[in-house]
Amino acid sequence: MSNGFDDIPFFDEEPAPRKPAASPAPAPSAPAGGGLGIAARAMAARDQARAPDYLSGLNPEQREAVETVDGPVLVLAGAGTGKTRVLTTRIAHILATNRAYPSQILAVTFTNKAAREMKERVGHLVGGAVEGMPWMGTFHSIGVKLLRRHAELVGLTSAFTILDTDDVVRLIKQIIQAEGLDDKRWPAKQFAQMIDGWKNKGLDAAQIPEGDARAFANGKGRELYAAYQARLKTLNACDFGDLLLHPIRMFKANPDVLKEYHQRFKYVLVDEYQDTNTAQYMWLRLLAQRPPGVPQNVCCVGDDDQSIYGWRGAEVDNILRFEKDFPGAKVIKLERNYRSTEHILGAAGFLIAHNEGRLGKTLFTDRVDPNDDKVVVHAAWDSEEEARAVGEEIEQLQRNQHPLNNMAILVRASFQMREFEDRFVTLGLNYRVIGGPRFYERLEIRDAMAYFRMVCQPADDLAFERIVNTPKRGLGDTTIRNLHDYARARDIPMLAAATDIIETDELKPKARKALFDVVTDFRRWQSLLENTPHTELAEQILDESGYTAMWQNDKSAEAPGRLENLKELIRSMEAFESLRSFLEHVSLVMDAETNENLDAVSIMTLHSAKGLEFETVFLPGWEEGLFPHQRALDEGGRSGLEEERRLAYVGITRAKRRCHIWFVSNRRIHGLWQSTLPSRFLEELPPAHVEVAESETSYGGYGRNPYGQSRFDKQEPFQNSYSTPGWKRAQANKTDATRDNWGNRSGHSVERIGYGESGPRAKTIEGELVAKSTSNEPSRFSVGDRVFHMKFGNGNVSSIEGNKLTIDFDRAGQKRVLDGFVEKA
DNA sequence: GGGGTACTCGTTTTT
DNA sequence: CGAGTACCCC
Repeated sequence: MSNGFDDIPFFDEEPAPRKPAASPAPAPSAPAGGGLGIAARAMAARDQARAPDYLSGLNPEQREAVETVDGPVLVLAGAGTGKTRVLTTRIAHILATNRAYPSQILAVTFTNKAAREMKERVGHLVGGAVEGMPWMGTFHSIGVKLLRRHAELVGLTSAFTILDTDDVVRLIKQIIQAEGLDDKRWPAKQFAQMIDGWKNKGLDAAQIPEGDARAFANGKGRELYAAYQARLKTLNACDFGDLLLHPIRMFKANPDVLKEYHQRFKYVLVDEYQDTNTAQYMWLRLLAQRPPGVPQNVCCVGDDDQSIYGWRGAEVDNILRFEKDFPGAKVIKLERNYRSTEHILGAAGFLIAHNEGRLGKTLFTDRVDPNDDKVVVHAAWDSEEEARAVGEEIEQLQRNQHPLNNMAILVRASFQMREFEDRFVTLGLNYRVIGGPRFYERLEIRDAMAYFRMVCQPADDLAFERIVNTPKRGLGDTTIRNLHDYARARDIPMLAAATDIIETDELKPKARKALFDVVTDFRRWQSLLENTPHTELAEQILDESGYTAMWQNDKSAEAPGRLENLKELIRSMEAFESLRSFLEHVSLVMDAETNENLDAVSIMTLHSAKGLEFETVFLPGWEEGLFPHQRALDEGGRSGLEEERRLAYVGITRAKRRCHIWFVSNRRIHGLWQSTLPSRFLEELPPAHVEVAESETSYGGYGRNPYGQSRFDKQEPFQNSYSTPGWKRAQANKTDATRDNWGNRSGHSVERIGYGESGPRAKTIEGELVAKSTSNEPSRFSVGDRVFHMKFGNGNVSSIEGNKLTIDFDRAGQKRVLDGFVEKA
């Protein structure tokens, strides 16, 4: 796809007044407010010692990444190499050397958790809380901040509402119905995802590809998208995508505003750069690029090997093309790992080397201990036995004084969790599930929030529709539809329509009375908004509306929990100054907190494990079809497989000391039992760092595998296993990436899985960077060496290109192979 | 408006 | 198989 960035206005027209970006004197444009305290403290910290404290303990690469503050920098930080430390120290360094005020640093993360952590750690380094860093946050929260200031430039008012996915789906459903379409044939949820995808790519209705537009509702895709945007505008609302797109539009259309921010942001930092999508990339480029001659003090930190969000729009290309976007960029690799044993790193490194499109890093550690466990692969008969055996392993560790908090089970898909939960409940083993529905996604929280939204923003129709009949007030579908039509016909919000309609004879007396009560309630609450403490008002709203009573009268099992959640909602409100600021916080930031005091095993998906670490990690479900997931293969082709492999890499690298991988022979899928084959990823682990566990239970896999032997059935593991069914089936489905470890462009034609129109991404760029990043490192092989390859057998090295060897194999002929796959014979 | 039944669908998830 | 939804009938 031609990247739609070329229309981003650049700075050619600007005279490039060389602002002293790195000047020691802070620019006078720094806004007042809190920042000075930190700067002052930072300076004090600096003055205390010549070589500042915060720099000691960094390794040379980390230190370089911290101290290279002028000009663009890309830090390729492998798992466990101290990425966050570099980012936070870099900020501290900028502050301590007086290069900028805290308010002149733009620091972007993906999650609120990461932002929070970063604030905390910078605060710790500089001494004290970081109140003066107003521009540290997620893409979305910074987007909101920008939009609230300049809402009118994109046709909103600064009081706009932020809709969550649920609101969006309901809204789209209304639009689909309004178009006279069958909302069952064309599910709103699906269209919401399509819109999300377009917005991730930075496309508005006019820009979406014709094919996409046709793909939905008999070619009405574009029309519906436009209608949706129009509706958002009348509602004065944004979806999550708009929080990025509106600022982009605004900056493009108002270069003077953009310039203002260029002057403000002297330093730009981005975390997890490999996860940025196209819209975020455009946003960043607008803010970070400077006219020629002006230093672009942008620092992106990321790891292409941990890019696991391609399916939701992340573009690894962004990290791969950094040097093109920011000419003269310095690229710093962090490869010294402080987290894991050499076996864990060896296993992970060997696995990930099977990927083609990477910048090429190899993690290493000095911490070598002969007592370290190898990565252990276990077989089980079925998922029940898998859960039982993992449970036993955990209890064993527990008996040896290992806290449960140091253990995690990382699954590919959340349905796998259930089996473990069931087992742990019977064992009485504490566990916590990470992920799941967030606090603010819960029904009762969303209902309560809808009430609050209505009070703060009477025009919020979605909120109105949500709670107008909750609790039940006898306002059924007919009444609502009536009201809806009335409002639409006059182009007024529904609450206003309700106010009008109760003066007419349009409704039946019963409905009229009920609606009258609702309108009166809201009027009263609105009048209290300014002068009543917001927590008090919130409680009052929930009580007087009958919402609390509704749950008190509910005798279902969840009702008490819901009431508890409502209390929690009110409690958490205390930290905010107004109902309004609280609303914003909840829509963007609020998440359920975990009970840190409980010692428990964590259960989560591999995706949510990114960024975490545990002494012991269990990785169940390594079977073809589940991991790599069949759908990733079907829809993503080779790049889909590579993303799955990165996910496996993320999983293994979460482990500090012990990593146990499991696969089963039988798993229930869609209700019926299916025989499964070991994941191809198992075959991609290096024998030197992996051992295969003996059967530890009566149901153990040995001799029971209906597929005959695989290398995992044998006492002597890792013999050549390429005749196993797993391999054969993998062959049948395979892309060239795993086929011979290096794309084998000269080799046979290979059946491709669902390549589709998307095809492999940016091959040239990837290829170029791979070559570049490895060309200056001397190979450990020389031409003429006799080598052995797991699949091709013995051969002689005929030429070397970086880490890629051309080898004449005795039997298999000439192949190109990554040097990680051969050893000296 | 509630309750019961029929039907669909089945990776990963942040904001 | 089983959760979630949609729809229908009382």
